Amino acid sequence: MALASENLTKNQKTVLDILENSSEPLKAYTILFDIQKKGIKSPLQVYRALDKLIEIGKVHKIESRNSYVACKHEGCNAKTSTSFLICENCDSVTELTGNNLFSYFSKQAEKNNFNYKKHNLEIFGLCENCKLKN
Amino acid sequence: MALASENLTKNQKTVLDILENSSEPLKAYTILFDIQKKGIKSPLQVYRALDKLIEIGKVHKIESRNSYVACKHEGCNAKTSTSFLICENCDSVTELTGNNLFSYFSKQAEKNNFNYKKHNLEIFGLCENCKLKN
DNA sequence: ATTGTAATGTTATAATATAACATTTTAAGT
DNA sequence: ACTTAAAATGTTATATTATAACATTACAAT
Repeated sequence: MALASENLTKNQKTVLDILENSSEPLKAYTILFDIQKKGIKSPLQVYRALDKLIEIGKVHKIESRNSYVACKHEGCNAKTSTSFLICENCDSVTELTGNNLFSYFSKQAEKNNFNYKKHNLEIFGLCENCKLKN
Repeated sequence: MALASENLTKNQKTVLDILENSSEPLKAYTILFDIQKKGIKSPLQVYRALDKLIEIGKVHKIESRNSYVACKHEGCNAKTSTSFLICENCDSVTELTGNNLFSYFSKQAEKNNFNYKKHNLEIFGLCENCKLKN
């Protein structure tokens, strides 16, 4: 069985490629404008590729910004839960990994008799680079 | 000095009122349709009221759902950072409080040389009621 | 009273995302 | 190889969410 990333279709590869080569998250219509020369003509083609890439964990959505970012972790298992550090100055994004977040949130949820399934965490502030400059 | 909530204008009060009487988060256009009889005719009037209510901490936005929820905590200081438990079955929302989240996230950020400013956390799962039913 | 800030009302439009449907490609079993 | 069912595609239209621009009004602080 091949890796999911090897089974990508043309549109999916095109969208993933532009996300992987971006230093910050991209919006769907930014992606669309950037790849129209590659045969993608409608928003739906972009959204469908994004949906699939999100489903297999190669791309995550930054909800608060309606943006999409390629996952840099090999075999990322954050297909549902995601945790990000988002720089308010340069818009760069770092993904937090590790299961301690999962167990921490499970406990927080339990306190409220809530059954944890998944989460989305967005931490805003200044990244290392921008901290030094400002 | 009066409470911020006592200084609300007519539109702001109208929007806050409908949110406070809802058992789940509402979307901006749902609010608009529900209060057109009260003199609010355009989306912008709703969004402006929401912006102000969010600014003073009476309302929070659920980013992943483009919805808005009234804050139930007196003098809520979550003007910027928010943490929610969101039931995937009934869409009810519970806001997490307490500063332990803040300190926990600060530490997580520090590990990545990131300067924490604020956060948005959305935990999805089943609330107590729905847990029992399913 | 004056005056500056905030809020309002209104029209138009931008930005984000999905519906519907006909067609083509792909992968898996036989 | 052929069949076939699932997935992906292409295309047009439209739904949903949010803001721009600008003229006017309310109102609190000097």
